[in-house]
Amino acid sequence: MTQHRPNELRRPLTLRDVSEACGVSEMTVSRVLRNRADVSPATREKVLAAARALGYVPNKIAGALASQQVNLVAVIVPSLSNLVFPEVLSGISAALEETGLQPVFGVTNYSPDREETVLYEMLSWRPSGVILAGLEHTPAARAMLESAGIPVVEIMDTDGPAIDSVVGISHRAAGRQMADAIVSAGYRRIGFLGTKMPDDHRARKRMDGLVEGLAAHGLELAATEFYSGGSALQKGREMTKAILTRQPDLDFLYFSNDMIGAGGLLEAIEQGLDIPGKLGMAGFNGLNFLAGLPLRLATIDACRREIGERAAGIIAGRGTDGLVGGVRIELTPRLDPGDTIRRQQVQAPVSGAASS
Amino acid sequence: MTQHRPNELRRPLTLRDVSEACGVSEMTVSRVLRNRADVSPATREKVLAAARALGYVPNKIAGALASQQVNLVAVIVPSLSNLVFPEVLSGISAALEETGLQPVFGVTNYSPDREETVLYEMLSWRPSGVILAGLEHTPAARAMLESAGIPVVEIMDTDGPAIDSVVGISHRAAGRQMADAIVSAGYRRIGFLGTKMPDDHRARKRMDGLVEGLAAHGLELAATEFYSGGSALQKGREMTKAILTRQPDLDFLYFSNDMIGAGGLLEAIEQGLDIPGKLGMAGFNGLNFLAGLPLRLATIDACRREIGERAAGIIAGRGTDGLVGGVRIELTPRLDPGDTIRRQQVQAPVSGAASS
DNA sequence: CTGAAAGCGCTAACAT
DNA sequence: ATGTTAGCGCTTTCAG
Repeated sequence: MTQHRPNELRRPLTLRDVSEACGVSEMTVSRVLRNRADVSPATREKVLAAARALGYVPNKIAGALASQQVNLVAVIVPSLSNLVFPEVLSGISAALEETGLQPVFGVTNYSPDREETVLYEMLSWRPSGVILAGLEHTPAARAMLESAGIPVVEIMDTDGPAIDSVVGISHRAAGRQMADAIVSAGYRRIGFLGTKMPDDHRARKRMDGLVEGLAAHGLELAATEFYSGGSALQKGREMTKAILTRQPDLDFLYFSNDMIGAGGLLEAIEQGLDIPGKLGMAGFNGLNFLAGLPLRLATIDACRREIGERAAGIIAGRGTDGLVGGVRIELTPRLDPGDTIRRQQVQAPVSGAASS
Repeated sequence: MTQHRPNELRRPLTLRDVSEACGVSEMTVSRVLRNRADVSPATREKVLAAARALGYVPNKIAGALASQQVNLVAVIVPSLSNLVFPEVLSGISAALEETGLQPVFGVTNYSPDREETVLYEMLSWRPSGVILAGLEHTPAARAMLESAGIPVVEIMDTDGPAIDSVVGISHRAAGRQMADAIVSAGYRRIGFLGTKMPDDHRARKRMDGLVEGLAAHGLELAATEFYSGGSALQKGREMTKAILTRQPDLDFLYFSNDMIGAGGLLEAIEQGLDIPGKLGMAGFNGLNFLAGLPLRLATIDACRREIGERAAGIIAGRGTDGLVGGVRIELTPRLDPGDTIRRQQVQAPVSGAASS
């Protein structure tokens, strides 16, 4: 019905086109399109009608350059296959929904250099804020973040100094907390199964915390088993088989994430082991989609979604109240013993003589 | 050591700053920073040194406006919690890595209106291309895509007309393929368990295909069970329990995704059912991280990563060879019978008479 | 309430 | 190999 010309002239429409189409100055058209209040209802309607009819989409590049304002928030995570980060991203998305800010995601594959590159790329779009995982960055990345002049939120991990704001949990403390739970349930010969990735700092900190926590009780790890490659049930099975073959006397297996933990759990069940009686098990993350396994794996909730929400909240808040100093939010993860850590306190002494 | 002024003047650095710092014209600095060949090694070094020392990050907003070129590819997916999309995104990321193009992700939560909003927002940054999931869009979104003048790739689904290019599989055909496999293995009383989400068109098409395929053999679904909410093992268990209670004579359960399928499998195993003898089961997606379950669930691979790679390839290719017409790539999903569809042909007739 | 002028930071297109 | 000029499409600022 409308007299669309074939639009052969593949030139994107400009404000000027709309202006000409409705006989209102570019300036006023711009005002209408930005929802500014000081325009008469009559012209507003005229302009909106014209814009809609033409199918005009504003050019934010030009807008951003002129106004020096960009409604983008750069979000940089190590991986999307990890299952943890998609949840964080959802939290960020949700929290930003009503703020006019838009998240833009980048992925580093756990490579610090790649992180630096992605960060550079993103900063060159002059976002309103940056959210990135972890506290470990290359010196160059750190420098860029410090001099960017925008709010920076480091997420997931609070074990270390932050550039600006942080939202996360202490993975070290989570490891210690698990150690306490393990020991006070009476387990003594503990094996650790985890990733070999040198750049997964949080997994490493969890292991460090576990080792520390055990040390506080006069214990040390009885065995470790590392792997590389994506976390999957199958990996967990294989590792569990391997570690139990090497050291059949282990009475607890701590997995650095729930996915391999679940695999281990299935393996142990299949082997007919007495869980949690003779063998306790635990993972990390609180991956709720695993509910439904024959036994509920003990785990520590990493507060993923909340971390995303809070981080986004900090960025969104900054706009209003000017430059507040960095905020530090350390969430307290909840340990859920599930069905794989025995509840009854075992009173046996820790070392030397009779261990359980 | 270096004499950094406190940088109180929180003004982002410009090309001009670099230019003044090294005594080379802005234009030449710009050339160096864009790696253009026509600059003498001497000046190149001078410029790079100055830029590094200052910590200059180019302003792509200005650059894009001037050059009318944006190295961004808009990628719009329904969800990140689905596990399917992160893999697609990884494929896109990987394929774009060496092209100078950068993916930018948006999430719609399966809402067509939200898709329209996100699309508008992204198009306003004038990306070099758009990749989005599915063939179903609001009329306004469709109009925007048609008039954007950039390559558009609709992914995941090939069952319907495309705006420009498509890369995906036919979910309808996948459903039919599964129906054939089920019937020729001799199963006759088939139940479907799936999502209730009205906007998950691909799940719906799989069910349609299944129904069609069964009809071709003179069969129809003996029972259905729907749910809403995220896919999780637990859901699969509950649904399985429910459908088998209502209709204990079912001999096959088809789940609309592997996650609920895995839950169902665990439930069935626990109930001590004879799988695949008395009860066959299948899911959809080829989620390889589920390998490690007691039995391998039959499934159809959705080619997620390849879809991402091919889609990105189309966008990246366009730059070079100008405006080719839309490409259509329909991948052929592989059906893996796993351990939950019996292999031996059962020769029993389909229905009353002999219809196959 | 509306319009005109200037310029955001960079790069294309031309000089030199 | 380097510099100069103009302008990308919008918004800020200041006049009406």
